[in-house]
Amino acid sequence: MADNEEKSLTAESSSTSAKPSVAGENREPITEKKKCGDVEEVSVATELNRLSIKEEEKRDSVLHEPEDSNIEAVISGDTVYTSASRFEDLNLSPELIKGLYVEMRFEKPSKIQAITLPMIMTPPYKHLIAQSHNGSGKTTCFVLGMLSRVDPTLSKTQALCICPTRELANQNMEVLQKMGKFTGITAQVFVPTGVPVAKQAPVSPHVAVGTPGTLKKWMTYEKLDLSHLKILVFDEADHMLATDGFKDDSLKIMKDIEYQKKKKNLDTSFQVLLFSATFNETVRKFVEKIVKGDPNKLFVERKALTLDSVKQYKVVCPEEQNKIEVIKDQIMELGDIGQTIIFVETKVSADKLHKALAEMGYDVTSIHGSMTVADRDTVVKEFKANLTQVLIATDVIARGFDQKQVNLVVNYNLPCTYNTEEPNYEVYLHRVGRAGRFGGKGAVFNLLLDDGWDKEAMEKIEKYFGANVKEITTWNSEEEYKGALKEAGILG
DNA sequence: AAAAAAG
Repeated sequence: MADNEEKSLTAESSSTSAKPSVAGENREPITEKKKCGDVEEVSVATELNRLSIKEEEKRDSVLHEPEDSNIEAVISGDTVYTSASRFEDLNLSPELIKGLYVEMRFEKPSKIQAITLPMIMTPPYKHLIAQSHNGSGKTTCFVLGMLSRVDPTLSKTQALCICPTRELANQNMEVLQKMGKFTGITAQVFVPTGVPVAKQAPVSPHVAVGTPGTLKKWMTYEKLDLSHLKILVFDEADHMLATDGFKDDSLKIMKDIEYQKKKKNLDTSFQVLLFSATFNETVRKFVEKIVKGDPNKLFVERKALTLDSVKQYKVVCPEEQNKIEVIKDQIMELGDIGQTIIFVETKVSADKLHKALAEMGYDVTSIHGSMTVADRDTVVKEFKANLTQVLIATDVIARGFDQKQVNLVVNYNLPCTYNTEEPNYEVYLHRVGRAGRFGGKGAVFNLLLDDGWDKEAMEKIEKYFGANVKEITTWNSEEEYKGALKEAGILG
C-alpha cells in the first residue's frame, strides 16, 4: 500500500522543464563524421581518450569510470551533439542541478552520461539505444532524461520507466526521488502490493516506474493514463525485449500507450530509451526494429565489457558438497571484505543453501521470486543498509542491483540458458557486475564441478568476453583464496 | 524453470 502511494519529490516550488542547447557554442563536437548512406558512422574514441586524460588529473571525482574505449556510436540525422563535460552544459533547471550536486553528490557526468544526455535532451527527441558497462551510471542517464523532459506544471504522466523486477523498480524510484527532490515532480512506483488494482483510485504522477504486469493492470483498469507520455524508458532493455524475457508485455504496453493517445486524438509519438550493459546479436537486431526512425545508438564491443577492476577466479570442486565447504571455510571466515552475493540457479537451491549455512550458525539472508513481497523488501532493505553481509540470490537481482559495498560475487552455479547446453553469457556479465560498482574493486569466484559441462561453459564464457579467469588450483587451499582476494584488492 | 502476474 505505502509503496503505491503517490510521492511528491517536492522540497521547493517547481519550475518549468529545462531545454538544453542544440550544440555548445564554445565546445568541440564529440563526433568525427563519416558519411554512410543516410546514417553517419561516428567515432567517439578520440574524444573519449581525450576525456580520460583529463579525468586522470582529477582523481578525486565522485564518479570513477571504468575504461570506456571501444564504444561505437551511430548518430542519425543532422543534429550535432556536444559531449557534456559538466551538468551545466545541459540547460537543466536550477532545481535539477541542485538535486545532482546536493542530493546525489555528483561532481560531473560520467562518460556515458556526457555522451547520452545531450542525445536524450536535444530536440528533435530521437530514440536512443545505449549500451554501457555495469556500474557506469546508466540509471542517471535515463532518470535525468525523464526528469528533464517532464513539465511539472502539467498534471499528467509524461514519463514511464519499465523494469524487469520489483527490486529494480524500487531502486530506480529511489534514485528518481533523490535526484528530483527539488523539482516538484511527482512519481509513483507500480509493483505488486497485495491490494487489487481494481480497487485503487486513478492516479497521474508525472513519472511512473514499474514492472510490466502491474503496469499493464493499471492501464487496462484505466487507472493510469499515459496519453500524455513523452518519454518511455526500458531499463535492462535487452531482457525487456527478449523472447524469453518480457518481449510480449513490453510490446503490449507500447501498443496500449499509442492506443490511449489515439483515442484522445493526441500525437501518438513518444521518445524511447533503451539501456543495458548487454545486447546480444539477436536482441540487438530486434531492438533496432522496435524503435523506428533512425535511433541514436551506442554500443560497446563485447570484449571490452568485462571490468578490469573486477578480478575473476574459478575453482573446480570435486563434489557438490565441497561448494558449501568453500563458502563456509573460505568466504564466511574471511572477516572484513565488504558484502557478498552468492548466485544460485534455482529458488529451491537458494533455500537449501540458506538453510545449510544457517544451520552451521552463519548469518545469511536470501532472496528469490517465491518469497512474499514483504520478505523480499525486508531482505533488500537490510542488505542495502549494510545490516547483513552475505546474500544468497537467484537471478532476481542479477541485473541492475546497485550496492556499492558488494566486493565479492560467488557463482555457486554458472548461469545456463534454459533448454540448451549454452551458458548464459549476458547473465554472467550482469552477475559479475554486482561487484565493483562505479569503478570500485571486486572479485568473482566461480564454483565449478568436475563434470564436463561446468568447465566447458566456463571456457566458453572466457572466450566470449575475452576474459581472464584465473584458476584456484587447490579447492580447499586457504592461501590461494586469500591470495586471490588480496590480488583483487579487497583483502588487506 | 529465473522473472512478472489478482494470472
